[in-house]
Amino acid sequence: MSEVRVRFAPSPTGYVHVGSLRTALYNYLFARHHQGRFVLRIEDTDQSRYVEGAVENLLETLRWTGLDYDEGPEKGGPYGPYFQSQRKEIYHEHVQQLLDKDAAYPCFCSEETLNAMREEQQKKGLPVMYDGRCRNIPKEEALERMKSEPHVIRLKVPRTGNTMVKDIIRGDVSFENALIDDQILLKSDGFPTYHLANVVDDHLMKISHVIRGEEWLPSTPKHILLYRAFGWQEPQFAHLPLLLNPDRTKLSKRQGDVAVEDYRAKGFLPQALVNFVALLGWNKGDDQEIFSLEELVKYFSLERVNKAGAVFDVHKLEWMNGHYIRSIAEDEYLRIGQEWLKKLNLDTGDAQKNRLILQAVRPALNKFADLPQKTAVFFKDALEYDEQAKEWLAKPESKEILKIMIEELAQTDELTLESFKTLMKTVQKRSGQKGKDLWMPVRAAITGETHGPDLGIVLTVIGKRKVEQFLKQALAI
RNA sequence: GGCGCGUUCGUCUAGCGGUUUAGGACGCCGGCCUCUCACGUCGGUAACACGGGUUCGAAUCCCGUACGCGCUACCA
Repeated sequence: MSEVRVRFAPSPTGYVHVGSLRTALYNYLFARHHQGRFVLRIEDTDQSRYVEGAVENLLETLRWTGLDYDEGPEKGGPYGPYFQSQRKEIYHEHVQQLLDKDAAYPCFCSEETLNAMREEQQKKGLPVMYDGRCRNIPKEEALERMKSEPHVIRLKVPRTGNTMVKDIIRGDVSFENALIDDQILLKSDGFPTYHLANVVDDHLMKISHVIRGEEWLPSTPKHILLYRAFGWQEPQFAHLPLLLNPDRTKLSKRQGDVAVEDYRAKGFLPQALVNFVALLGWNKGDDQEIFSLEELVKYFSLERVNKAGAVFDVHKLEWMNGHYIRSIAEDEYLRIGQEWLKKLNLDTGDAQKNRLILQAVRPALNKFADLPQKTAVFFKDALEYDEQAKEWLAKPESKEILKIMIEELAQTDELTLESFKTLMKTVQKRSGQKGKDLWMPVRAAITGETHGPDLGIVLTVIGKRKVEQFLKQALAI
């Protein structure tokens, strides 16, 4: 294989769709696996869709996921500029080439004309496509009218024959030329359409493999025809299966979070998101499911990409994120957790206590946004008891334990993990209770619940004063 | 409507003609661990869309049907 060059070519819509992330990831993995180049190109040819800050957001999101590119915005490269909005002259030159070769033609049809035409076709049950009425305007006349009339440039698609798309994932897919529209290449505002800009840039940027979503498969024959019209060698194509909503429609907003930023904001780790999304349509071929980016690079191949769409299952993502929360280095976990405590107003102001809270909650944490709920026991001022807690506290043996605890607590300076341990030993001896019978009354009294994180940590964080208060309160009910 | 793609447990998937009583993961259910929950661990639950072929033999190859999805813009 000659040099592998692939690209991720998003249009800056304001956020990064998880489907885009998957496309970017596969391109990245393919490039790195083959020691090729990964190019980032911004497809901002639609002025009406311009969104303030979208590019910055895109770059930041890419940075967060760790998918670094070799050429593109802020980095430059030999085939720039990497913003299509800055390449207008290039497209114009190329359109001129097509015009000169008689491979394209100006179309002067108005929106009304086109709408009427489509309605007519619909009514007659004909395929809805441009009927080519501007195709046969004599060249002289067309040239003259171009000077004064608004127009678009269309590709002259052959009326007969077939165009074959050789797809790495799907095999050969054949399209009948007669059913391919005379695609608009240049809009009346002078901007290129996706089709033109994409083909011209992919060629000029020496892209060897076009890896993109399945929604592009139907327009690929148009692209191939364009390459041929220019006299260019076409790249290889690989169309990725779609990411789906639970109802199996194309993954979209409305049915949950689709933006990478949403998942970041909820406290998902980039490693988990990347790992999860990598498995949506690809697998190594054995039972391995947990992969670092490096491992993905090592094992990835387009041959092992699936054909069928994949439902984005947030449940499994949460599980995987929990797995990563538990498996990253402890200091990294504490660092990230600390940031989240601050952000969520859960910072105790005591670094030691923050650390204890984070450690206590780690086994149960699937994403950092769950911190308020998972750490609630540490921050209660008034206690409410659930049914099971009440049952425990109603027992005479429990009351006895609480009384002893209050007495012993009075002789303890401050609660620490160690002093709590010895305290409980003493309570055990004096009360004669052990195991569940010893611990549950304490848990119920201090948390109002019969489940939760390690009691030693809970009491240590809550502190002697509050523990005493809760014990007395529990005794009173 | 037309064109295209797809179809293995609820979900992500393994399987590329016999090694399959169809394997793994999430979820769910149960055991163990444990003061409890969670984690971890062990076990269970659950699928080849349908109908024809081809073949000694098909989840695997071919054809058809059904269903789903995508595209059909001067959006990408």
